[in-house]
Amino acid sequence: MFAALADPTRRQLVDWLAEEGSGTATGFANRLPMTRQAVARHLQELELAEIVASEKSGRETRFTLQSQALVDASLWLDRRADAWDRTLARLKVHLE
Amino acid sequence: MFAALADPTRRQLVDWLAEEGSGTATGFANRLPMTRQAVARHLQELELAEIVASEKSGRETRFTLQSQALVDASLWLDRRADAWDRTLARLKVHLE
DNA sequence: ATGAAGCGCAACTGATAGGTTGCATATCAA
DNA sequence: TTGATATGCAACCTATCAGTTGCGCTTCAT
Repeated sequence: MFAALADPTRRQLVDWLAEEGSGTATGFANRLPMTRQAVARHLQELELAEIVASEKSGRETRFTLQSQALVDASLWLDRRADAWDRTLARLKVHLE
Repeated sequence: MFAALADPTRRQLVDWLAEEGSGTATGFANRLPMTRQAVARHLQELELAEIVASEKSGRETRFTLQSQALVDASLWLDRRADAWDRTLARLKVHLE
């Protein structure tokens, strides 16, 4: 999940999908300095991480975002930040 | 940032720091199936991503969490999820 | 003063990630 | 039917990552 978002290209793809709704490997490859296959592999990895879903329609494969995975990751981060804040408060009390 | 959290060992370190407040490379290495140097490198990478801060005290280097970086990443994810939801709503309207 | 604890730096190794090329397949349009 | 479009699969290359070992430097306690 975090590994999927660790790559700048994949974050760019997420950005485009969030703004534009959907897209194809070939379409994205046209605006990126890399081959279609490279983009296709990135999308495949995003799909494995359930950040993206694909649907075949004729000869093209259309990708869309799955916001739930993003929300899940966000919650993971929030829980850590919260736990840290509580720990910090506890340490502070300990000092007084 | 996401790259720093992509590694399971580094997420474990974040967990421990969130719960326990602080720790050292040697201390964490004792509970992990790897050498101190490996852990030290992980902590160094977390520090580079500003997820963690270090402070030297005598012969030991103590690490603590920086919750701000976690909050920032969480916001990044939330913005994408929101943008996607808005896009989805727009597409829906378009269909009606 | 001396041994142990904690750390940092550097070189080395194996695996994986990101990218490429080449080729084969399926679909659409004229 | 035939050419162009969109895709998928596989082999290959290279750089980086996660981990190791080895070494030397401080700092602390006895």
